[in-house]
Amino acid sequence: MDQTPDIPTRNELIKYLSKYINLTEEDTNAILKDLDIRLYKKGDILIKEGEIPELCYFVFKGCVRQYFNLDGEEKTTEFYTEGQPISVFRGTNVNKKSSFFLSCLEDCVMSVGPIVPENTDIDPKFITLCKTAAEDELCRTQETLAMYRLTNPEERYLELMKTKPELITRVPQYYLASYLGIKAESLSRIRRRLTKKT
Amino acid sequence: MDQTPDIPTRNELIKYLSKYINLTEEDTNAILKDLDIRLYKKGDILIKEGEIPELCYFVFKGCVRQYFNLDGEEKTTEFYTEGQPISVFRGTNVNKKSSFFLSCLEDCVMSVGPIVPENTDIDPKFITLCKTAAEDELCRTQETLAMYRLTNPEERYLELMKTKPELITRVPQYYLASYLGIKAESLSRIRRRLTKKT
DNA sequence: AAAACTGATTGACTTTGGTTAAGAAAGGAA
DNA sequence: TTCCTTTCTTAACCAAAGTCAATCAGTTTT
Repeated sequence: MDQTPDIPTRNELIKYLSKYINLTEEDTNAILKDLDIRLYKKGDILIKEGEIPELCYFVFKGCVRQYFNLDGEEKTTEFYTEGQPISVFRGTNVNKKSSFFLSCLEDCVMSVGPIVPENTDIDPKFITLCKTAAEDELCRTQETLAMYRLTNPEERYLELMKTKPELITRVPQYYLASYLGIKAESLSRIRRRLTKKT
Repeated sequence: MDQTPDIPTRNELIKYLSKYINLTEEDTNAILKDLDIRLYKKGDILIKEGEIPELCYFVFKGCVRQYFNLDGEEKTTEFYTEGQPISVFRGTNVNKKSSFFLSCLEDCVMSVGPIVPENTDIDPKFITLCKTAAEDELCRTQETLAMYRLTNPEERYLELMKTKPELITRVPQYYLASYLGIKAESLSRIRRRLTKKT
């Protein structure tokens, strides 16, 4: 969890932010100056089920896994990799506790920031950025959910091969399986079926 | 599509907005004064796949179905009912076209507003409202997606009975089926299985 | 009333996924 | 290297979902 002054890494965040808002030279410098970059070890846990989230993250390097503990079984529901923000929102009417775990699947480099509190005096430009980023993320999540309702596990695996092929080799298959909504044995069978088809 | 001055109906919108922001008396009056409330007929289509969304909606009365047309088959992915906003976001890096249809399952009363354009001079209070609402919606959608990865169709049907029981009687079952990620015949069997269990 | 249409159910059969249990393969640690 | 742990694969069996086709019930149309 040391502080590192890695310039090319930091530019990734600027690139991400630039998708959502026009940044002046000063903006960029201000952001980079105050950036809190931390190193995490494989296995480090960022938050546990039931804890109240205080931080949000941006992944520069590594992979973070989001999961639930259901009847003693870990159910993986998301992976966050390079260039992705981890938005640990506090739902407005929901209780403020996290409903899942976040843990590092690999050694990670991430920037860490406080969750923006309501009713604080913040640069309106930053609020607009958050609004756009949240809408963008919402749009993407809605489409993923729709895709889920429309496809079977095999189709979802093929989709994953197309959109995030690196995950397949990077992540243990039994984590991937619950991410695809199936058991590890079924994923193994799907993989065999597919190799036979070619 | 007439204009209607239905006061109790309008208060629903205020109630929704109040979840996200403190509204003064003036705010409330300003919002209610300019409200564009329209009536839609059963079967009316709000937007088609490929069209560029210009409006967003808030449902006062009725039910709107969101669906895709996949290989000639309609796949239902969402229902919007009383008190729900229909946020037709334009993803930032995605193309601006809608990827789905929206059509009225019943006669509907909705308020209609333009999608907020970027870089316009807008009350910062309103931006904050949008940010919070989007984050809240995102939080909810992420949890729905996680639930989807974790459960089988029967469990999802039971969950639906708990959370939105009115949908089950209100909506044709073959629409419900694809919403649950299965075929109409399978939903019918699940229902039979469940009645036998009791 | 008869015909047409829409939506739900059922049956027979196939395919796929869950379960349980046993091994095989790969990667680290001693 | 050997041992051990982690991860992946396979098999056998069962339950559930998909497919195709027929039927039924309830509406609406003519």
